[in-house]
Amino acid sequence: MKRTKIALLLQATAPANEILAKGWVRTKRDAKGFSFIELNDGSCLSNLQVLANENLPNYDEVRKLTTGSSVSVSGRLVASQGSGQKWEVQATEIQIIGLAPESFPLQKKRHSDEFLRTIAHLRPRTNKYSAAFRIRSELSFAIHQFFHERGFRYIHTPILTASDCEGAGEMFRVTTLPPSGGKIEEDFFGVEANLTVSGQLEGEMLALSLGDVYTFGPTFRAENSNTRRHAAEFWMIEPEMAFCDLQENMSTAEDLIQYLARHTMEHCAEDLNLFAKFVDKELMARLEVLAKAEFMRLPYKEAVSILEKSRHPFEYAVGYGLDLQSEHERYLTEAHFKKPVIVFDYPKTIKPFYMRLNDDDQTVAGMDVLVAGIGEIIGGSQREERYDILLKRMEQMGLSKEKYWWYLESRQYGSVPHSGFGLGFERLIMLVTGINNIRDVIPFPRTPKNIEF
RNA sequence: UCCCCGAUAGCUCAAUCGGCAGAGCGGGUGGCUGUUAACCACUAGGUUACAGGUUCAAGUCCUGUUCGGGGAGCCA
Repeated sequence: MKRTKIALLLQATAPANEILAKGWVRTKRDAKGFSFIELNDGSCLSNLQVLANENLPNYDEVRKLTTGSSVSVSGRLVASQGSGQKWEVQATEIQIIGLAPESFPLQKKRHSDEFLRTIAHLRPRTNKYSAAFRIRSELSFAIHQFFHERGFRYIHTPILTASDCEGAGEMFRVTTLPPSGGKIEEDFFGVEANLTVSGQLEGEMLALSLGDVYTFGPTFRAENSNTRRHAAEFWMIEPEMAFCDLQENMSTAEDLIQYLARHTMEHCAEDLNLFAKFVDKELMARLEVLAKAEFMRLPYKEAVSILEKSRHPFEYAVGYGLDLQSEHERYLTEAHFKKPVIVFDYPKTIKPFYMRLNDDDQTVAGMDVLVAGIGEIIGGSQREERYDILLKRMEQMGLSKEKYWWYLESRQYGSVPHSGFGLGFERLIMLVTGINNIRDVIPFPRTPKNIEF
């Protein structure tokens, strides 16, 4: 007999005489002559209540079942007499697949996130983490759906690379040389190679041929960042669009985030409800704002002006030409506008070489999308498509034009205005679940000094 | 990397002025005809992160180390 997933069983519209369910025991409650087993198979948040009666041939064994054990249950799906659930299974046979000893660390009580991180191999068996990872899966799908509906092509840019996307942070070296060292000429590629910090430069090449493209893949940053918003390995969505200016770029970013917020509310209601109840009381209100409210767009100059006029006692100075600090971003999105804010047209001195120079010769067409609680969730720009200006900017910033020859060449053969951005996938999941630490939205997080699992 | 805070039973925490190491949950045993973080009784469980120091006496005070958390920077 084929097993039915618990998500499906719980949606039943009529009783069933014979069903087969398999899963892990979340908890067991014993009474005289029978036991209740809460069975979970990860297909949904809810457990299936299994009634095990003493007339089961192996009831003695069933009675000894522990939290975490895996079982196979055959029986009848019937309306539950109890009040907590619509359906339950009256077991006719229970096979114990794997008995968990009493050392199984997950208990039927709340554990701290810090403790669960030390057992990352088992934490997906908890309600909160299984819900987070189901939402992660659903959002991955929704991202592909969003772009597919709009005629974007999904492309794969290299993980191993010799170029560094200027300004994107420290890189992990990739080498086959022994730890004791050796000559770079003898290394696998014969030149210094690294893990990618962004697929943008390669993505631009595909946009300048396929039109609208996006990548969705892992990204690596060797920054020694110890914060709840940074990981050394994370997933990033990077659309790149030909014949697209900064305003259209911002619209795509806004559409994408709103689409994903709505998709989560529509398709992950049960899991979302757990976060709204236990993790972040304001989650649903925030998602409503996110899904509906038009994002506030304002030039960097105006953002600075608002901050200067606010008379808010900031710890760091506010002024034209200075980068916005976390506290400034938080003020704009959490206190002043109370919705997502897109800041654009930054001074060229604080942004990388590839951002398009504006007519004022002082600012570049870059933009950051800022959201409450997380800060920067998207960073993007219209790219500099004019060969002479791009070359000049690279020279000013001390970049080798030999190394970027292919990037420059794309501006010599039919160059067109184009734009793109990077969306941090883990930060997105933090945004829609209310989980406040990036280590808890990716199954096996990599952060400084943490790569055990 | 910098600043602040923390580490006590398997987990979550308590321990007053430096004076006998505690509770709940979880585990084990027994009980209970429908439970819902079930309930009731009994029970086992400790190198107080590690290494030094001060003291008659250190979980508690001091120094160092390790690990963890929050904030900052870098960014997504």
